[in-house]
Amino acid sequence: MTVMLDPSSHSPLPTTRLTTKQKAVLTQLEQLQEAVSAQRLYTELRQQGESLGLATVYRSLDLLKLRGLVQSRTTADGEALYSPIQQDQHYLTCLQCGNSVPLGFCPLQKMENQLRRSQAFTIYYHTLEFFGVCEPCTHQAP
Amino acid sequence: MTVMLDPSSHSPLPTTRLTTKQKAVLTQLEQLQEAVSAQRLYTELRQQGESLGLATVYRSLDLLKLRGLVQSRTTADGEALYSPIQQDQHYLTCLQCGNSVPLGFCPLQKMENQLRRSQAFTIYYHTLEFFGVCEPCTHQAP
DNA sequence: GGGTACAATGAGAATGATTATCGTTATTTT
DNA sequence: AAAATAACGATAATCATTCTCATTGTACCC
Repeated sequence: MTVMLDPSSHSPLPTTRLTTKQKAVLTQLEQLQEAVSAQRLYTELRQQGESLGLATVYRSLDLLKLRGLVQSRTTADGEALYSPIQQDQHYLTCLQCGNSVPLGFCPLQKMENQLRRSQAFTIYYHTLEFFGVCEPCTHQAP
Repeated sequence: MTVMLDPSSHSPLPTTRLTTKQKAVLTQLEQLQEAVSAQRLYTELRQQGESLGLATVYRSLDLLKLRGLVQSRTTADGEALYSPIQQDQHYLTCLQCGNSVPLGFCPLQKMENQLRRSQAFTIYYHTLEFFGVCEPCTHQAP
């Protein structure tokens, strides 16, 4: 999967160099308020009349991740959920029922900048997820 | 980051109640220094003469997670890696080459306790992972 | 304008980790 | 010890993701 990085800098590229289909994937993702799977993106884009294949959706998402425009997290059953990168959204996930509730804030906001400087590694984004048991589930036998 | 729940409440059971095979899975996991896949655990246990099936490894890991004894993170290619819960180990993962290097510390150590109190959710553990481009990869055209 | 090189795409096959099934074997309860 | 229940193993099924490869699109050069 090709990359096409801007040789002049080490930072994510502008969206300008994206193909039509890649842009379609990105804008669809931006319109949704929640993180979604590749499969669902595919279905929705088709319903809207876009003509593209499932492989292209995956390829586009990989590319967009590489460019730092999209991030993903993985659900308990191994499905990757994608979202535009700007939303610094984290979750509390119940090990028992599997539900995730979003955390209203990011406990790492300040720290990431320090980290950026201290590591020889260009950080694009992070994922953070808390696991445990949610309130309803604590009241019922496992 | 551990949990050690009060046995009088609706909490995970002590390791005492684990079956032989479940214990085998747990102790094998504790002996390894790195996070490993279920498949690898299975292979290694068989090599050591343990007689158990792959399905049992998965079932045991699920159970151990539910009890707060084991945690997992998911690699970029969708494989779950398991580790005993006490090690608060996070990673810097390169989007380009896929390599992960462990971060030497946890930026959340202090915060998690505050969080515990502020949420109606029993936190067992968290996963934190940074994504970006590693030093070597920034120097080569993709 | 035509040609060449290479990137992007689609359809479907292949992969591979995880789950489900189901008959069997332990383990607990009575 | 029988009955009830939980754990187990082997293997089939599932399903998200990746691979293959033939085709199409695009950029660049002559």
